[in-house]
Amino acid sequence: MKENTKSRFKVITNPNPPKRNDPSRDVQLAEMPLNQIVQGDCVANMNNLPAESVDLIFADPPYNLQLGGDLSRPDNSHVAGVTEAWDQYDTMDAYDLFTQEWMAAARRILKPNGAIWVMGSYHNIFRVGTVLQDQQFWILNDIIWRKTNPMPNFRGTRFTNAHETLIWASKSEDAKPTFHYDAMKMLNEGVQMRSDWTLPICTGRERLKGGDGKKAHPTQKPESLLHRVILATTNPGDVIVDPFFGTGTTGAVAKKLGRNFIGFEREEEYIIHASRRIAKIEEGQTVAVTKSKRSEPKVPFGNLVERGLVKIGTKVFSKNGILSATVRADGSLQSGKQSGSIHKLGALLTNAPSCNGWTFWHLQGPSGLQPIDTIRSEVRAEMAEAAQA
Amino acid sequence: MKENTKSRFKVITNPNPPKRNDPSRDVQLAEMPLNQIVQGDCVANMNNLPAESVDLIFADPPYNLQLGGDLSRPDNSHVAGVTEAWDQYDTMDAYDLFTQEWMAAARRILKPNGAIWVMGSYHNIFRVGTVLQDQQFWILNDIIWRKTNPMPNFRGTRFTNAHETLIWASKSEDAKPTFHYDAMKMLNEGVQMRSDWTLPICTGRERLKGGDGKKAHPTQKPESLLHRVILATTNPGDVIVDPFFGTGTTGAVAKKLGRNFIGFEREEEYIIHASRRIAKIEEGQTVAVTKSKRSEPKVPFGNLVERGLVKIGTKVFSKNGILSATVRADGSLQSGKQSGSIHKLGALLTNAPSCNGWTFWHLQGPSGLQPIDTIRSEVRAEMAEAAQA
DNA sequence: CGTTTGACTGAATCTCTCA
DNA sequence: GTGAGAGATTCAGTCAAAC
Repeated sequence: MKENTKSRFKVITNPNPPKRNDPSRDVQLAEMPLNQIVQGDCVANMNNLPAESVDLIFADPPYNLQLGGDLSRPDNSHVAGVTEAWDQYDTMDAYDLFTQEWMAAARRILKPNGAIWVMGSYHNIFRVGTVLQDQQFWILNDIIWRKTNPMPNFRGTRFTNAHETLIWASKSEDAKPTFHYDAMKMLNEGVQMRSDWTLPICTGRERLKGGDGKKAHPTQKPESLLHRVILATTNPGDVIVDPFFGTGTTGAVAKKLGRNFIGFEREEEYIIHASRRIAKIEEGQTVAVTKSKRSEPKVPFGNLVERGLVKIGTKVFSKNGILSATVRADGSLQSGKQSGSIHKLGALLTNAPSCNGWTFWHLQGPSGLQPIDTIRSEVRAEMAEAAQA
Repeated sequence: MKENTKSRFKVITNPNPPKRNDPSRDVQLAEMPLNQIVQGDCVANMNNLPAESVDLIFADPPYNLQLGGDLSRPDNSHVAGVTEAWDQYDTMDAYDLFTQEWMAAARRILKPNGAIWVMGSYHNIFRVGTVLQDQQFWILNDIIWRKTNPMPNFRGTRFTNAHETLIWASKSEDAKPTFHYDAMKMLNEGVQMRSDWTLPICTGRERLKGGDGKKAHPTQKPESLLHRVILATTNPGDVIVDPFFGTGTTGAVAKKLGRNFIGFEREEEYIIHASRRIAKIEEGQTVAVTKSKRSEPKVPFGNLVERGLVKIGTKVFSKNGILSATVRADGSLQSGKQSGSIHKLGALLTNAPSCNGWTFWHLQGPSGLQPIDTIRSEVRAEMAEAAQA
């Protein structure tokens, strides 16, 4: 166990060195224990991080309330009532307080366009969701992890508890959180990803075992779950904080996908497992995913005209060939007395509020009508080639 | 419209006479508007019922959606959102207060061993769950209604909101709520019923329409959902109260299954629809259980990547080994500058109109190349096994 | 009469940039 | 901050009309 004495953090392990994708942030990042597991209370440790420095929080908080020491304030003062015999109401109160405190700390370190994931079961997820909303987080989706192989209900008194819930939220209503819609669509064989995810629980070789052959952590999450979370809502090089690191599934997947992580964990036993696990992983190189059209460089229609790819005076048609217009020198279209951009004229002629001219208008090709968007694709491909050279 | 002047309730309709399975309770039941729809606020009306007189509450309260501006589909058609006044709350505090009030009224009329169901979406369900717990209800399960045919996310900004949540709770931790475990197991082809229910939304002939052909109620629930709830958690002759009766799905299914209902509803228009609907039903009539064509999720190639069964960066080959591609994190393949799904890239590279990527692409195994489909088969077999366990 | 095609619809917190 | 304009975006299903 090496200790980083220069830092405010009690760093137990640093399985792999920091990665930086934005040199201008080096000063701030240098203060952060990137790709390290820090032992101790997550609230105190999050309070040691710079404000607005983190891209994503992934939290799988405990909800079995034999917490005892888990319930302490940032200043390590004891939360009243914890050691007393609780009735149900007091327990919930204490849990709410615990939730409010770690979530406020998480909120402070989150960038304005950052996002948070919190998972739980019906025991705690309603408290979690309520506190999120009360702290002005903006819920983007609730996600159902549908377990393919849940533990059956042995006593036949309930429905098989076959799922857990994750909440994905941004820091505010008008924030712009990262979401790789097209990568998710690709992951789901071409149809948009739904809010219910069918994935197996963590078993077999993936499940970490202690020396006694028993599971190292009672609630180790499957890497497939984190894969989807991290791929969908972060970019390579992003910083992901996991306040309840456990045996490090978040860190393992972050490393595989080329993201930075910071893990906070109280139990040394878990940290030992996690650091060993993460050290073994080879860092991912090929982490490219399907890009969205929005992320591609903008190519105005006029650009195609300038380049001579579409000649002035060419006729363009709607898909069924009924509507037509003429291309003008400035990249606008004219149809009778009406004219405008490819989008505006399309909307005008179809009496629609808006229209994507790229897919609306077609050129007469050798094999029938083809959307003008295909020409744009060629230009974009050319541009990408030129950028590489 | 006939009014029952003897009663404290302003009864708009009594589609069918009361049913009594326990003569000793006749006095109390006589005070209750059994199998009637009562117009007015549900809190005031519940307060008129005797304490501990009801076996089940089923509540589908307003969700407090807080919709923004207009939304249109990619084809520019307009999406009819829920803009009704009954779903408007000024603040979250106002919604919480509303929830506390109706739930306290519901709690009072519930028998000690009675149970409550409340449904909602991520907009309100966390508030609902928190209030339930705060009022000492004991959550038995949270149930996910997984919609086979949800409305897509038209702007590509989120995961498809493809489910709603129901909470099933008893009045106290030590209560003994009704649960027909074996009936549920039977309904699920001999396997324990899980906490996620895959059912279609209410469309087609089941969906009530107004004179203008438009939907009579913006959020009518499918009978199949209520069928499962009522069958699982009530006995014939039980009294079911629905405080937000709407167009009466609860009443319709209750009548079909030989249970008594009491419905509270403010909007006269909905009451007219509901009473007409329920009057038409003959008791014992079977519930419209619509089967969807594909209820079980597919196993996309991306799922194998998430689960680590195919590693990111792995090379896949055509059968003869001439063509190759690299697996990306989102389950797409890349070959040089070209990328796409297993099917699309196969078609692209062979210049074919289409291609079955599952049989086209192969992995290098110990005994030569094997199609990626063999891995999928293993996963499917695993899932089938888990479903039977 | 059977089949195909196209229009329509569902509890939705549904864009981004630049002037 | 606000408005205008460019530009991106949908799945499963029902039903009626057309073929």
